[in-house]
Amino acid sequence: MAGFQSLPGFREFFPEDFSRRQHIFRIWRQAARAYGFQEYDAPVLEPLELYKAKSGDEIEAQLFSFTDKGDRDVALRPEMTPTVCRMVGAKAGALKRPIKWFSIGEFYRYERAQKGRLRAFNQFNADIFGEVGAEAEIELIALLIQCLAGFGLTQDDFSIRLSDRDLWFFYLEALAFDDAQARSILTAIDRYEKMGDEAFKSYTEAHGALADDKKARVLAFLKIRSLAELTAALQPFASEKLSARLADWRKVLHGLAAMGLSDFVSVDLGVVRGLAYYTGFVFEAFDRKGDLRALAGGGRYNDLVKKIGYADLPAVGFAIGAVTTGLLLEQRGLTPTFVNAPDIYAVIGGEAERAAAFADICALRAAGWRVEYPLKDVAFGKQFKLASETGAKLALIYGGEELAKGVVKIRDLSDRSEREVPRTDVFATVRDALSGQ
RNA sequence: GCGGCCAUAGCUCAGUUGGUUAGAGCACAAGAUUGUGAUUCUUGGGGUCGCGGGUUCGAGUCCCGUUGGCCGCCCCA
Repeated sequence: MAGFQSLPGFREFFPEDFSRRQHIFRIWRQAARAYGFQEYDAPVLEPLELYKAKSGDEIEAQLFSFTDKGDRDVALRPEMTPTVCRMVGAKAGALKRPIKWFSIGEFYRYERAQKGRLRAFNQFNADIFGEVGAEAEIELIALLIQCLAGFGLTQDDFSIRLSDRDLWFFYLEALAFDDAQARSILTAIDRYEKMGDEAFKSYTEAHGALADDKKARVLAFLKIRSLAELTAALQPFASEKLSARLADWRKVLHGLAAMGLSDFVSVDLGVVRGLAYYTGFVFEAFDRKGDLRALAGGGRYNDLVKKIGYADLPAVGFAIGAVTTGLLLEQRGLTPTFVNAPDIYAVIGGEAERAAAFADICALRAAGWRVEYPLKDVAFGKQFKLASETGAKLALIYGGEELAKGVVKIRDLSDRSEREVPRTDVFATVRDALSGQ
């Protein structure tokens, strides 16, 4: 096994893998455009500070970071959100609101690879800036659903779990947790589904024992699975702010219901998202069978643009990963078959015929048809075999006999019928034969 | 950063208690077949058995290390 290997966790995309990835990108792009989002792109390498400022030092361990030749501390981007905040922030005054942007890019993290996670991975990101209202959540959650349903996935395959960090903070404050304690509780909630009671360990280590009655109320809130339960749980704390928040909830759920998307969405207060920058609604897309990690995640982050030094611009966004999406599609048999067929295969008799064939081949290609021919002289019989193997629809036969008569023989490779047409008619005949399909 | 399993041809794998020149199927290429696609047959290319060291008369096989892969933990954007 001589030579070089790719770096750990980095994937190579051979043509077949690449076409699968392209299929995923195509569906995402199609969905984003249908929803009126504009595509953008940005640098892959960013100043390390951009991420430290946002997420704190502990995130640095996960970053693919290093010092460049100019002594700058840099990091390969682990996510798009800080970058897009900077871009939007820099031109906030000139951009028409709401700002609806999306991108598809490669991201990096420095850690051991495992199922559904690599050091380099592709993500779709969509964000709406400049809209404080829950209408933005409706728009984004609907887009997220389309980004998955576009592959043929249904409500039996995935669901969106909707939660609310704002209500969590409200509730925890009402239970007399201070801000640091509340954040620690949210961390525990994020892990609770996986770890059970063990999840509260870091809380008790930092803030002392958690009283049984408080813990019970936290767990009760975590298990809320409907708007009715949520409303009931918050009943004792009625306030103007709370009723406005619950009105937002109704707006989101009713809006998605009106789009016919209710079956894709469930209320689930057990979701809080790990990232500290989320401020309101948060949501995740999950495989219904539950054996894959989250397909997508997002939420509202109203403070982030300001935090990195720009205007006070509300925002909500999400990201979908290509790796997990690809795994799910494969499990459900929704991976498209790899096709690599030309439209036309030119069978060429020899060097003399090659010149005539080249003229037609080049003209057909210029018109957009995909045309192939043997680069070197190959026996006729072999060429027909090759033509068939490529999956081409038509074979154009440039033999000595045909050219002597001023014609080209056109063979339909699917039904094996043949006819001769004058060379001047080749283009029109091919066009008619192929456009009918 | 930590732990478990694994590594033989492009792919899937076989390889006996350590013993001659490491094999098969698939794939790829050439020919049988100098103007018509199947099937079949023949032939061929392709391996420092992941890499390094050790034990041994002798290592694909046993031991140590290392790199890489898969899976899990941590973390999750």
